[in-house]
Amino acid sequence: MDGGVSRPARTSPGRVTPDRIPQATVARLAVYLRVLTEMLAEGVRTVSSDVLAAAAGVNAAKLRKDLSHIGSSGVRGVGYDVSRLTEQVESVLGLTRSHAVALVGVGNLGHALAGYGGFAQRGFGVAALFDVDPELVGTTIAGVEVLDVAQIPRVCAARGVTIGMVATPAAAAQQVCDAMVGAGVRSILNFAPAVLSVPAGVEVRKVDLAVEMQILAFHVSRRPDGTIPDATEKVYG
Amino acid sequence: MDGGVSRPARTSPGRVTPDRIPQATVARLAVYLRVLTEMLAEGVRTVSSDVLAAAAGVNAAKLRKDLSHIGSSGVRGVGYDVSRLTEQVESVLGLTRSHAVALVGVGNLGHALAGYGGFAQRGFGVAALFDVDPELVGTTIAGVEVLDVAQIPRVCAARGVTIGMVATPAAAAQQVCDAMVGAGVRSILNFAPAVLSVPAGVEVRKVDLAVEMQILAFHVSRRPDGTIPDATEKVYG
DNA sequence: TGTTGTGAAAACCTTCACAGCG
DNA sequence: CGCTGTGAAGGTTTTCACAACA
Repeated sequence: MDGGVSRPARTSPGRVTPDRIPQATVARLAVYLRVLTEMLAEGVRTVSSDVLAAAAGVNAAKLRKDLSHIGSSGVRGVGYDVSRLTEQVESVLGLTRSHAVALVGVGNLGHALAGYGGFAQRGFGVAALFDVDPELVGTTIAGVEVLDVAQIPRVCAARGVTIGMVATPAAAAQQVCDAMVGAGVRSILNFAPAVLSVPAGVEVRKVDLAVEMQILAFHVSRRPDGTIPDATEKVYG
Repeated sequence: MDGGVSRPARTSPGRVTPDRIPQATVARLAVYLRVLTEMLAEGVRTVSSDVLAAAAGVNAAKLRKDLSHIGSSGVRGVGYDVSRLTEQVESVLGLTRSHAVALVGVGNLGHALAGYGGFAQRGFGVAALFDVDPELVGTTIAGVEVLDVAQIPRVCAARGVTIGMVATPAAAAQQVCDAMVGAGVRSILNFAPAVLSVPAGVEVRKVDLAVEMQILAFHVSRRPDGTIPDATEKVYG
């Protein structure tokens, strides 16, 4: 994608397909962005794929291929302009606009999520909080009032919520999800240990602590002794 | 694998390799386990791959292949014995033993994690809590005393911690990680927005809220209108 | 019959290695 | 010279489709 026309590919005659970006790449772009932001704050102007890849914990060739998908333009023999690349990644991830987030379930975990500072930082404003518990409804968390779940359809639609977070018990998750989808929410982050079924066109991602722990448990039990499978140093995001 | 010897493959002459289980499969086994547990509680005795797959939000063929990796034994024309399969999956995931977990950083998120009930439920006991903040050190959360991070090496080793959770700010994460690895911890769940570098043989998994949100943002911005890319109903874990 | 287990094909992702350019 | 961008190779994961079997 070297210098010429930046977004070549299309698939069907009327619809421009901006060179489909692989799922795996999208997930890593978010990681690169964090590293780039840090570098920018430190005053770094230019970075090579080697250095950026190391900081992000990935292979350099993979990073270059990822960037090639977003039509990046590094300079051979030099590297990437940190500032320019940051903007490109932000643009691709849709972070140039802000996103109104609704969080349902302000119990243990939900409360922590509502108070998490990293949100507003990146243009994700907590636009609404919901719960069923009458004890919690009416209270204020991080400056936002907790509303009754019955208000989900009305409030999500009114406040233009684009991303919903489900932090309810498993039993309530599907119902809450349906309410949000009905209100036009198209992207949901699910913390409840339940499978959500949604109509096509709605994106669900899941964060499941129990699953993560069990994957780690698997690896623990594979190495009862102190065997070291490989001698190279590994880096993880 | 049908009926005969259950774990055939080996690779090197002295070391039995129990038929390497793909990463992707391990992650899904944890999901199947949750569904199986629910079914067991409901008194379901037998389940087909179709039904189990639907409940877990995956393709039936994929589920069968996953189960084939753990040497499962369903009955043709009937399905899987829920109770037996549950035990098999638990065994493969290493959940027959309990795991001592240490959590470092009991701020906003860490506090919520410490109080999260789903832990003990599955044999993950919170064996130790740590923080730097003198205000927090000495307090008790969910029945466990918060200790100073300086105690990490001694206490983790003494209490036989096998899984560590890092819920500190990014700047402290690597240091905390090093301390745990030094104490013999081989599996780490990282909530801090930082890349951890660890010696080979240590497994790190990462949960990053900001990354998840940005992936969703990407999908939001790909669908500014109400286009529905595909007509089939989708199910997500 | 109904359902599993599994080869084979397809899709997807990663890594290598180097031409090409600044 | 150093570094990017990428074709090609290699690996992993998903899906298909059907033989085998209770």
